[in-house]
Amino acid sequence: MGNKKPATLGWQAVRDEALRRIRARVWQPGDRIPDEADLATELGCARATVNRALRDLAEAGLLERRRRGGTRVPLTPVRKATFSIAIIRQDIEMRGQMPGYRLLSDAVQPVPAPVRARLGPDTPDTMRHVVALHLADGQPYCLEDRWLNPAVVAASVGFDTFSANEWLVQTQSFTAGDLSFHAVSADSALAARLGCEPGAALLAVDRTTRGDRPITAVRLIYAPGHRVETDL
Amino acid sequence: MGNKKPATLGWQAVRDEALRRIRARVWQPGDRIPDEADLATELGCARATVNRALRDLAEAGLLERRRRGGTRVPLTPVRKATFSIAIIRQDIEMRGQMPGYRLLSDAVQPVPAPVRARLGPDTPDTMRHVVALHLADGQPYCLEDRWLNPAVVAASVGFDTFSANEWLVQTQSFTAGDLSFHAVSADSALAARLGCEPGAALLAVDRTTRGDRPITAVRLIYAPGHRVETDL
DNA sequence: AAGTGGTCTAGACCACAAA
DNA sequence: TTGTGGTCTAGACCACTTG
Repeated sequence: MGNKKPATLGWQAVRDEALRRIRARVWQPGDRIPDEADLATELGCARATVNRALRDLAEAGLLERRRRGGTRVPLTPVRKATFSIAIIRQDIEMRGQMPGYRLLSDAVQPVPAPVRARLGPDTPDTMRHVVALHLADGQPYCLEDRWLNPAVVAASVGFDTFSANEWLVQTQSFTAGDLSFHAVSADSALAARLGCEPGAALLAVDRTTRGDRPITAVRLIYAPGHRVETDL
Repeated sequence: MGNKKPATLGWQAVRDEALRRIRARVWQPGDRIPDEADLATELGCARATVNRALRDLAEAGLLERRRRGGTRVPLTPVRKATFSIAIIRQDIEMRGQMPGYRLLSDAVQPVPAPVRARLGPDTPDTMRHVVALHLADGQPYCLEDRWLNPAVVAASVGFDTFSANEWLVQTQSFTAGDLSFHAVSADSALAARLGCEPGAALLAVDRTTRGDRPITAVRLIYAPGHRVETDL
């Protein structure tokens, strides 16, 4: 008999089998796939195991599940990429380089409109504006330009020797936020701080963090050539 | 009795309670938290429910779990950001714009070293090189510069009217890949194609895809000002 | 109204790593 | 060795949503 032994030894095996059927077009895009109960019977395991497997595939975007509607293979699978957001100092250490930090400015200032737009309507009129440079092996690595809600960060907390990055991650909880990548061209001030040519293309990451109220908005601008990478 | 009613109605409630304890420093960074079994008893639910909740938090980077080692609150929580990788045409449609597509070139060419490096050592010497422009409301949106393994894509498949992007996502399976963001400066050729000033800073996304063998490497270069966004 | 996924339970066994 | 998370099971009830 040419039958494969199901060898269903776990939910991963069930997931792999389902993945095989999707890729082999046994289950075609748009198709409804069998019930969890049917699959459990067919594969010789409990329904909970099938559920675990299919839920995993759904989280990865390879299946769409709806109550009563059943499970379907999406016409256009949506892949998901996950990035780890670590402390900058750790990033540098993981590259095998020596981290450094230099505070450039720290003052309470009126919040520019774009920052206010990112943080939401309940943003204070003035916030604490901290600009700092991160170094890797003594070379500029990234410029941190941050706005902090004074109602959240006591003015007594100084960021002379360590990044607000680290303070926040260990002190503040948050429930919401967003993150975006874009490219910026180095103006002369930026070029001077990062030690690159004016006009160089730089990768920028914007991040905002909110709890009950706005906490912080930060823009990280990396030295030329920097990449943010992930596996799929 | 001042005891809170646990009201443990599901694993989400357990997760929220755990989250509350983390944020309230009831469980401090570095601490080991109670057993699943103990928590189950305390919260009045089954261990599987606690497991589900803690696994969820661990996936989000807010807990670290190890067999025999127990569950701990990490000293430095690692936030994870997830991006959806959709078909470019869908991206444009979701922005409420009219998608367009123009094939610029399609030829078998020697593979440049950087592309080979990204795809792995078993990369063919020559691959199919497809360059196309995506349009949004008639304006350049992004340039797609793609290398395809001829052993995977029949030469008879033409990309005159639709992007290789769409063909691949619906036809090819893959098991591994990676993705990275960086910034590039527009040279004159790029500027002409994207209709921007030479020297403009552009966001670029590199993606590679492998199955048993290399499948494709693509670089997407977006028009100026483009952002890739996600919620946290 | 009825079918399907979502979840809970109680108990069990296993795999791994720390003591 | 032993404690802890990882997972499976069989059955049950519930929630959502589609017909």
